[in-house]
Amino acid sequence: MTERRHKRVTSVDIAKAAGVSQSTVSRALANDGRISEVTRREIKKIAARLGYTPNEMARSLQTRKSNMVGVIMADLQNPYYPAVLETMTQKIHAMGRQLLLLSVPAGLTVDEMLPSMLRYQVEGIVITSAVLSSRMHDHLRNLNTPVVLFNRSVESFFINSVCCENLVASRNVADLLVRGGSRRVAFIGGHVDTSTHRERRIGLQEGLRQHGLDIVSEDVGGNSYEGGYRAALKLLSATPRPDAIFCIADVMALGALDAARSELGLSVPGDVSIVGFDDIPVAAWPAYNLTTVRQPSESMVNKALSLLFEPKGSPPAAVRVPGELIIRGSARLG
Amino acid sequence: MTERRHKRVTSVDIAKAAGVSQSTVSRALANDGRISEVTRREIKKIAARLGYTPNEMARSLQTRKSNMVGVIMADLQNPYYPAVLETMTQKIHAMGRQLLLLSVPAGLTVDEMLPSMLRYQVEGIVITSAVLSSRMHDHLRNLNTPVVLFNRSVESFFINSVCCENLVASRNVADLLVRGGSRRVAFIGGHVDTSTHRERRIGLQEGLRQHGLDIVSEDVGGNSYEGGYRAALKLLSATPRPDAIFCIADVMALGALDAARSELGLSVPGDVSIVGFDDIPVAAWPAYNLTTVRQPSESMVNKALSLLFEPKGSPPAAVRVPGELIIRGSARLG
DNA sequence: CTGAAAGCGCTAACAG
DNA sequence: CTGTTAGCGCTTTCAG
Repeated sequence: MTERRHKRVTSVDIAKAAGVSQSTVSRALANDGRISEVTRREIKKIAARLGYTPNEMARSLQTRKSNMVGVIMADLQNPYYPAVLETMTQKIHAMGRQLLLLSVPAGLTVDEMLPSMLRYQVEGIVITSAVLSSRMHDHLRNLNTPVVLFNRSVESFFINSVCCENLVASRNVADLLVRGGSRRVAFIGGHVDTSTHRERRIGLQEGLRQHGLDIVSEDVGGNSYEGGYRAALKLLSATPRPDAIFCIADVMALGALDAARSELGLSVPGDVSIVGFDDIPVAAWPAYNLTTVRQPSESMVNKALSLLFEPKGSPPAAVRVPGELIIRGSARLG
Repeated sequence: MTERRHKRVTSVDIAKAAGVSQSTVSRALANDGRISEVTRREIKKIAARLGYTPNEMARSLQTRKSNMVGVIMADLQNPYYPAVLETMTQKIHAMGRQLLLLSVPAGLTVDEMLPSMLRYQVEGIVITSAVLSSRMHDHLRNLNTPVVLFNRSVESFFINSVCCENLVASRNVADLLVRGGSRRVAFIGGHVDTSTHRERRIGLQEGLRQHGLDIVSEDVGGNSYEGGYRAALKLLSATPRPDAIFCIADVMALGALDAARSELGLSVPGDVSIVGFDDIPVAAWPAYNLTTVRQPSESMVNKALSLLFEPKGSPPAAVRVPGELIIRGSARLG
């Protein structure tokens, strides 16, 4: 055993073992230019032999750069987000950074979670499915910590965000539905105070109005399966019954689909067309075969991270990526 | 605006503003006992006014305690894990700690990911669905960093782990199947070199042997929907056809179910019973209504975290939590 | 090319 | 109860 127990080996230990100064060790390991190849190699060898692990805390303290990025997820239970999180961790790791994760428990707000991250000097923060008070936003500006909102946009003040082209995509859904023969289109939203809810609702409405129609009834399902199920049950019990439902999240659409089929004995899309949003994996499975709008999570993550690490002083951007209509079997076609 | 831009406020700034020494500030903020209530209150007020955020890097460097725990997830795409991760983040946050997340990309091993976490002086590491080389394990012992394996066990050396009672649970599945009239039971595993695969396979086999039966055919599905689908297709094409399939992960069972129903036109459970493991949310949805074994993720997370923070020197433990058979509609009953 | 020395922001003795 | 001092382990001038 070459390592001593309970005492981590530091650059000083290496310096001693190599008979050089500690700063030389630091330079050698940092691949600093002005150092002889021999010394460097020797030092690296010793470091490896001693099982040296650089202390990033010390490094960060000195360089004022933690190399950590904070990620706050409000809705990990929504099957759309695991994939987002997975690509985030991998990209962040590939950039040589670490990811500090926080998930917002029901009843708490992002504002309350943020300070604990800030203590760790994160270099940037991405917030998914949630927003920030403008007070907190100001605070972050002072700290010079960039933020980007993922899947939420805010109009009241300038802040980075990356979202799907919700308006366009939802208008396309309206077109699809109407072309498929639907005339009584209902809407199941998530939470009324979110931008995704508002934008997708407006998009649908605008699209319908182009055809002289409007949303006939609506409800919210809180972006959960159960919520979608309940909302669909309610909307589909009305007379006359809607002949289509647009849900702003696949997971709600699946709930709606099950409510229609299993509980009400309706045929989908025969009696009612159902369209979702996200294109989560389950949507493609034959038991559901859900027509939906795909949100390109990978490219959204890429945009989000590059926004985060843009040169300081860049003006905040509201990036929009197009959503792709994925035609499957849950909506009638023209 | 009370805060200066681009320069974070430190305890020294507060000390100056309050006309006390920096260590007094430190004590006041740490709620150290021997300090007058007046000073403390005054200092806290100033800290709040200046928008002070303690620098955890500096703190950690001094105390040699980072308050961060590392979590390595190998299989975030498996719908069982998001819930696990969510409860982990929340518990860890509730303990006043932070969670450093790493996900293992295909082709990489945990061994390769670990060093980057270690630099951050994590206090402990939870590894889900993956194992550790014994070399790495030794290294962690030297660093005195506790590890716990979540959903994987290892027999070759002593290490903390928390798993489901795989053997018992799988034996119960065998009983259920046989009582339901099945005689030709097939098995779909994940990866042959994992403990969950082996244990659940043996459990099933033992259970069947009690009834004078054995596993009639088997395949692996890599713990993915597509893998389960393909494996089921293959197994169900044999003559004579299996009359039951036990899948070691719900997500594969759902694939198997769709393969049986949608592609082969079989009735489940009429022609073939299908049982999964995990009890992910989708399993309960009417379109699948999957009979399965519930892994109690919350209590598993609790055990894992308490194992991690057990007093130093406690002997490693292999915690087993019971799995609960959830009877739904995808397996025939006696 | 290498060493000495300062210091990042904090905690923790040690004095008083 | 409070101030002084000495580091934690590293990077980074500044000399040489």
